[in-house]
Amino acid sequence: MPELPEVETTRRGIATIMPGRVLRRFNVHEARMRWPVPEHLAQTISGHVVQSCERRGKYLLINFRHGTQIVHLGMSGSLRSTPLDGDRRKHDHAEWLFDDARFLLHDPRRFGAILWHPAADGPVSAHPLLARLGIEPFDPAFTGDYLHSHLQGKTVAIKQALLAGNIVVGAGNIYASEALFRSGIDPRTRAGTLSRPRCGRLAQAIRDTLGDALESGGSTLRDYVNATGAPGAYFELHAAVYEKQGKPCPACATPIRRIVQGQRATYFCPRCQRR
DNA sequence: CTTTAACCCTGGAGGC
DNA sequence: TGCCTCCAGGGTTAAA
Repeated sequence: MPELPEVETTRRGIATIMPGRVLRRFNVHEARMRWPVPEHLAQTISGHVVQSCERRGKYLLINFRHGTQIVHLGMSGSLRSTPLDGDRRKHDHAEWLFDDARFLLHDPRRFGAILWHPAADGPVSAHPLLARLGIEPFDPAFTGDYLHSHLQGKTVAIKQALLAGNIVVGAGNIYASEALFRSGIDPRTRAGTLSRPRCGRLAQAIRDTLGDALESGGSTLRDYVNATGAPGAYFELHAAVYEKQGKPCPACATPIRRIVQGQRATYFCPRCQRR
């Protein structure tokens, strides 16, 4: 599933092509996504020049002078360049056509979204989906102090506090488990009880976990731009604990445990990770 | 405000 | 081989 590293790699991929080019045609082949794709979006943006491609959390932002296209990949989505004359496959729901490039949004489960925010409505950061997002994990302001102060008073488990996305974005279900393992924190720990030093280690672990994944995605970026066939789905995951229940902890060989928190699977080492 | 659960959807896995 | 059931998961939304 696309987590922040995959989304950022996707952003870098489209950012090498789209900005400065005229979007000759935007086609919607299946409007039933997380929310319906706006009916008039195709005519709203077809023929307009892409200004830039940004990212906020896991949202891709394709900027035009008159507004921003907000794209989310959900949990099964991908947005890739494809040959101009290639066939559309099942679940290719939208396509961006340029003179010399073509991009397809492929999303079997349709948890993704394509929305439009007119520039007249103000900055896209004020959009309801973006307004309450937490800090970016690679923002220098994301420190142990920041994390510590924003967790104060919270009784929810730290794993769920990370997933909520209103404190820090980008740590999805996979990387939340991995970052908590790296920092030696039991995922069930009440968020507000974490000490300042442990918050520092956790913030660093989140950056490292996401950074490592992003780095391993760098090699797929080249494939992305020239994609002629079907590139590998998502990044190869080098997980220490995710989906490793029963397997030995890489650090101490204690069997990894799987629990459910907020209807999501959590994996952790009961020996290395403490409350 | 906080917490919990339902929901959107399809492919894959497992049972029979 | 086929049919049925169950489950995963990001993230919004409604309900408690």
